[in-house]
Amino acid sequence: MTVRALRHYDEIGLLSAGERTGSGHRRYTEDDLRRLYRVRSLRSLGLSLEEIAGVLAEPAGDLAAMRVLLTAQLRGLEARAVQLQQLTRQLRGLLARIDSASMPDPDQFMTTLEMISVFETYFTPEQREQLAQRRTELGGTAIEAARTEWAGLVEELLCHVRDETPVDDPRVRDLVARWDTLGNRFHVDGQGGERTKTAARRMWDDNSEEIGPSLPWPADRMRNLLAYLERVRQQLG
Amino acid sequence: MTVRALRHYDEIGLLSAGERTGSGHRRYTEDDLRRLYRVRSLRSLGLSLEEIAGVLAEPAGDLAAMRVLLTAQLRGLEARAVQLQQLTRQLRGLLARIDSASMPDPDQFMTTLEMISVFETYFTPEQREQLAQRRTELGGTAIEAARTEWAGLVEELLCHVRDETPVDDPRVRDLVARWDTLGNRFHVDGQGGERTKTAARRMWDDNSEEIGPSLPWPADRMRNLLAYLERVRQQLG
DNA sequence: CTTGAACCCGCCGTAACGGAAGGTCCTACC
DNA sequence: GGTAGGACCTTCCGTTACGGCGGGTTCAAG
Repeated sequence: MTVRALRHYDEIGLLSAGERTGSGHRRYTEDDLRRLYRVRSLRSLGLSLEEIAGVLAEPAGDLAAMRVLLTAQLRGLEARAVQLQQLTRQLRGLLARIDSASMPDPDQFMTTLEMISVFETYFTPEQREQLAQRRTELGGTAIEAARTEWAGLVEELLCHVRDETPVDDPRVRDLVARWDTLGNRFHVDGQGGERTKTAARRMWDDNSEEIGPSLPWPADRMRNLLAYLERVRQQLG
Repeated sequence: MTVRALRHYDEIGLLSAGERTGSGHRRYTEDDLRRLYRVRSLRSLGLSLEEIAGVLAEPAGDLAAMRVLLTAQLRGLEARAVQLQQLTRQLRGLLARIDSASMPDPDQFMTTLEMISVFETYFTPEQREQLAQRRTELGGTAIEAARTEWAGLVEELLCHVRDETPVDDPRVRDLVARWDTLGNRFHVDGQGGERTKTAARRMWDDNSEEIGPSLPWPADRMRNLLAYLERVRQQLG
């Protein structure tokens, strides 16, 4: 407890010293001290100063109001615990990939980072949950291998996009076949009554329908890549 | 992603639009978009914008620096997970006590809140960890009963302090005996080479040695209570 | 009587943006 | 070709729970 915090509580009217000495120094009474104890304990439970002021303003000890607040607080904590677990899982996976010899290439790792962002943007939390469940089913090593393969495929395909490799080139056909094989393992349900889509297909749709009009640039890189994929698929029939 | 966030990244120099139109509108290039994806994914991993600027400033993809950052992040998450669990336990305990019929009295609940604050102030985290371990050993219901009894004892004793009940009164002797019996179940080790102390004894010492001089008021309520306890104990011999 | 510590007040800063005010620009429609 | 409505621009203020600094006053001990 710092004296600065006491001054802050005074400023916002949460806890003012009951008396002042002749020279202006704050003199806290016993009641102030008890109020301070309550404030501190409620803060240690994670309530905001505003919420604390609310419950302490009630006529001496409204347990009903307190119960509502603490219940909400508990729910919030549980939600954060879930997020925290997911984050921990993700961090562990990334670190394992950095440490393993399978990811010595910084560029590939950066591509992975970009894909993480794309995933979080274009999939709903439910779909990501579904994907997470699929991941646990497939096992850690399998999914890590798939991720690495995917990042590699993205890099290779982008080279072909840049070089304008014709879509009937056997190398490209092979790459796209591997892309689809990989993607088919990660079907997710679309929103509402939509048909099941692969990850790539859903990214493509959302890319053209949502990102396109709302920002002045088209998401060129991904758009080009996915359009290229489409053309190759049409060639494949 | 809001346009406001993009402007913020521009302001702090994390991500500026590569070009501007003649009228001053920001035009983001493909490279800007890739950088944005990296920024977003690193932020979703919990890194601060400053840290992100740091790793992205390195010559294209320094995996070693990234590894250090992500490892630190993981450690932080694990620490927060522990705190979060403790908080959840505490909140559940309090809510159970509000809901149970054993705590219908708002005043007693407020006293409990004050005691929480005192505990967190006067015990080191290690000691509180020790107490938590003791709690798990004793089981949930036993410890809840003890807490309720303790809050009741505090209230009753404070009445006697206020009324200046003589220390050889049988009612007071009985209360203090119960206090000590309760307290003896919660011995904690003192700091450094100190002898083992009971919770009450340690509170008393810290109360007079630390709180007293640093604040203009003595912690009257607790001091009076504990001094009274001491006097009764001396009477008991 | 001095001196060092503790207090007073007021102001600025934090992280990562959100929001409003007031003005410019772009595009679609009539 | 004018206009309407949306999207964009800059600048400034606000958020949480305090921390820190500067300049001035007060207090208790030696």
